[in-house]
Amino acid sequence: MAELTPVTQKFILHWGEMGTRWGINRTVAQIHALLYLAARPLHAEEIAGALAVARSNVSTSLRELQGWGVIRVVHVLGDRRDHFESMKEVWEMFRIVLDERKRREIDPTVAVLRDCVAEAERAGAGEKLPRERLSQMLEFFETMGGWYEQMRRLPTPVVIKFVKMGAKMRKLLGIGG
Amino acid sequence: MAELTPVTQKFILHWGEMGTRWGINRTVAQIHALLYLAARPLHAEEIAGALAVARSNVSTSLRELQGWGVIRVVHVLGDRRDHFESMKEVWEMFRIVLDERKRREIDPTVAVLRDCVAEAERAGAGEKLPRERLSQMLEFFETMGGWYEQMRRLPTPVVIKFVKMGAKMRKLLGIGG
DNA sequence: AGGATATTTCTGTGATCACAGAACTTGCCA
DNA sequence: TGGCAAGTTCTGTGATCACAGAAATATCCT
Repeated sequence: MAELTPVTQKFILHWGEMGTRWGINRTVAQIHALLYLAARPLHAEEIAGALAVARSNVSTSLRELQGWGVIRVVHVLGDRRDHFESMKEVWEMFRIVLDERKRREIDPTVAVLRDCVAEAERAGAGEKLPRERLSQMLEFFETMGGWYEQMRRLPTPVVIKFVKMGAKMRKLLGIGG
Repeated sequence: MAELTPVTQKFILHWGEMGTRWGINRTVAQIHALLYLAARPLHAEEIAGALAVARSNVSTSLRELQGWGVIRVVHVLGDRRDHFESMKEVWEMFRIVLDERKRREIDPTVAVLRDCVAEAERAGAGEKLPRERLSQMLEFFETMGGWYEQMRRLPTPVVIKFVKMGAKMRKLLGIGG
């Protein structure tokens, strides 16, 4: 890996910063950014060199990125080191991240909410108010989850078209902004 | 504030946990959960007691929640203490949180991406590949941002109807799942 | 003005997280 | 089967974050 250009550096630093804001380890996000911009798959040593972090750190971060499903191992002929490349399709990439966050965080939240509502029902009148509030929140998550499940099944180009249609839909529904 | 019921406790603990996963301080998220379920506005002392945290901690957390715009101060006649209540409209509440995150994180990201693309253009052929990749990401954020801007202007009931229509839209567009 | 209560800001400590370097494991090749 | 390179896991340290308690400030009431 050659020295990083200023543009690449700027993006990597910002992406790392954004990561931390969304609960992603900074190094993990930086490696992701690096691989996203890299012209070819990189091996651990190159990544460690480019970002000036320890190889052990790179190793665990790569594993985590694989867990998210946004990078993958590739092999180069005549080189037994693992090389890594990021997905390049941005829409697809974010879909995967959303899927994963839904699975890890939203689905468990829905489960907890269902539990809470059920328990509140058993508890009777004393829990009426919390039960209603929790039901409202549960309904929100379920509705959004259902919508997302539909969207995520559409082929990416359709979703893109869909999103770009956004402005028109407003008129379509006859609602003034 | 009376002792928390098991249901309330469960939700508060989970909400706190979710907070940390999304870059929100645990206590902040817990207070939010508590106020969301509370039958009436609570003052700092009650909150501190219910969650068993220091009042100073409550003070700063309440300030942060006000910064997000999801709680507000109310006053009770004959009591000079500040009381706090959470928004109760779930859809509205999440819209506010999304607005805020967009403002704090997405908009700056778009700005950085624009910078990077511009700089890459100036740099010429050497930066062709990163420029293309960054442009793709920029376009993604801009498209999604534009879509969101439209959606957020719609009255909440319309958005709800919209989201619930999700499944039908698929057929409407003539796409099989 | 003085005292009581409410609230915020400051400060030190404890907990958690991030990470480098070392130790260890795996797999290939001679 | 010994040796080397790649990769992973372990361990200790430093940095960051969260938070309690203290100190300071503000507000109201008499």
